[in-house]
Amino acid sequence: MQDTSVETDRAALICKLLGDKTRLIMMKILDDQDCCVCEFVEIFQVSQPSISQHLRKLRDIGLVQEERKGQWIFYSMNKNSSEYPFIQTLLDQLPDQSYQLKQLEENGTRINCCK
Amino acid sequence: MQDTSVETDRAALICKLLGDKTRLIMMKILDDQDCCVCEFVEIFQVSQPSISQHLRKLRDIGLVQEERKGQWIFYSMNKNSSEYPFIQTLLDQLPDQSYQLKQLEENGTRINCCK
DNA sequence: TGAATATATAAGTATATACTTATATACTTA
DNA sequence: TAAGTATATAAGTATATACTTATATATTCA
Repeated sequence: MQDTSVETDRAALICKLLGDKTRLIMMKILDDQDCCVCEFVEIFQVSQPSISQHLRKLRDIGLVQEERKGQWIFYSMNKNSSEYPFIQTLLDQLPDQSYQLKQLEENGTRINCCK
Repeated sequence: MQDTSVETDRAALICKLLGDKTRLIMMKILDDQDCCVCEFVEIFQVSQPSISQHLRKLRDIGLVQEERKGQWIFYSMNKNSSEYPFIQTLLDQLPDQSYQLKQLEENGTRINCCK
């Protein structure tokens, strides 16, 4: 009867987190490719701690995961999460954000971490 | 290229509103059937103004609409909204809430408005 | 090892949110 | 028309949120 993909409590929590434009775009970007903290700082033009705090919230509820690569920490979508299908159908309906990273490449602002 | 169903700003706003458990369940109920304010008060066991305030927020961004029927005001899902498909795919993945109104019927607490 | 770079955490602050109680408004019915 | 019922709005308050700056931690590389 219930071909439900996510619990109500969790859905509310996820929606609340995605209810911030910065985090929503972060998730849309991460659904496409991994990204490091400094890139998000460039994209959103906001302080580095602010970016870290957003990422921490997404990580705390298991939506993304971090992986250190040398000096940098890359974040990626946790596609193994049981809630990923829920998130994916949501993100699928949003405008593409791949231009954000493309733009960094053109600027040469993506140089540091992603050569 | 972008078979997008909703703008990013609007999606964030909608997610923020659905990021509250009360409103999320309200929307799930309304996706199934219309409901009046006093029923929500019964269901959520919270003050009547609190319910009105939640409904106002949902109405202000066009997700639901109200219709007075005598003494009562019924709220319904605005299925004509261009954002309804977005909301629907989201709600479709949530556990059924139809038991909430069924329970009121069994209690006899649905008597007032819905005879 | 020391300087530079990337990230996280701590602490402070302004604003937003969700509730409450009190009150106003609208409708119904005796 | 007066009393009762349903809903909305106003005002107050406690808590949550998103940002900032300052600082700590981890890594790289000369």
